[in-house]
Amino acid sequence: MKLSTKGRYAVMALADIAKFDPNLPISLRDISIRQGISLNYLEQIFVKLKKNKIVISSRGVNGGYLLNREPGEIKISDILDAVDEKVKTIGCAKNSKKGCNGKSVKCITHNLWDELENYINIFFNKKKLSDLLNQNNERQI
Amino acid sequence: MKLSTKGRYAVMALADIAKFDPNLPISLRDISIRQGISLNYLEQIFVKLKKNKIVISSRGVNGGYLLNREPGEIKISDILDAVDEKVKTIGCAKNSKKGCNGKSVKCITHNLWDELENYINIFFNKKKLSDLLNQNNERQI
DNA sequence: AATAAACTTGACTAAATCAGTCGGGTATAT
DNA sequence: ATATACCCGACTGATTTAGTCAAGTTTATT
Repeated sequence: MKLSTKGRYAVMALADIAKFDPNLPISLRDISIRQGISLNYLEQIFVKLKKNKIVISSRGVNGGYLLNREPGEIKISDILDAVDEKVKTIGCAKNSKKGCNGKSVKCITHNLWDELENYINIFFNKKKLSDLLNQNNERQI
Repeated sequence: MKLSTKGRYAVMALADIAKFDPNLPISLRDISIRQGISLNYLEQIFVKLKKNKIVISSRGVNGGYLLNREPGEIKISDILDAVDEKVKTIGCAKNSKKGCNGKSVKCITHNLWDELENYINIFFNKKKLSDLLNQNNERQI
């Protein structure tokens, strides 16, 4: 089980934006250079972030992206949802009548993975983008 | 982020074994039928479970696998570790001097993923195989 | 001793996902 | 005008997943 780069990059990029003046559009080009993420890949990610109203774009010279809400109002789960980074612990449909193995009842481990999913979602719901800033324990990019 | 079937099947299969007499070897063939998992695939999984001393095998007719410890003594994390289902939230090396982007310092989200990893591991360390049995809230296979 | 059940081992593979790249747009501040 | 920056869809190589396939070896039972 591992996180894909898409979700990770999305959080990194947004944290990068959050470090600057809220009214200053940050270009993907700058983020790309600072965070070491391919520009083209960032574009893909930001299409989704924009669609989900996490960011606002402004085009043209000196354009870039702005956060649509304050960092304290943006949950990590909002970001991961936006880029389709779902926490999925089981293959079986959540509310279907059919069971996990195509059989008619739940598999023995069903509740375990359900619990885990909830547990992880609690984590991402609690954490805000603002929590990543001002961590003065170690120097960061 | 999702769990692979290997880890899920391993837990399912062991829970299946745990439901029977601790001294009765359970054949993979039976587990395969009951849990709807390919026999050949189960074999692969059990090689690892055996190597990691989660189960003991007995060959020949009426052979099969036994749990090496009581279900209350087998952590879910033991099982997942055995089948190489690691919880890996970040790509960057954990203790290397080099940072996450090949740069020299930690990326801004590093602590977040580290926290998540610990958080999930706590879950798997707390849960025992025995916790899956006797859940009488719903009928199970 | 023969047999069949069951574990053991290694090689192989189709399909899916990941992590991007590429190439062309369109809008806008200067 | 023009360069900067967002916008968008198609494509691709590498890796992982979720197995299959084939050929063993061991051992309880008849």
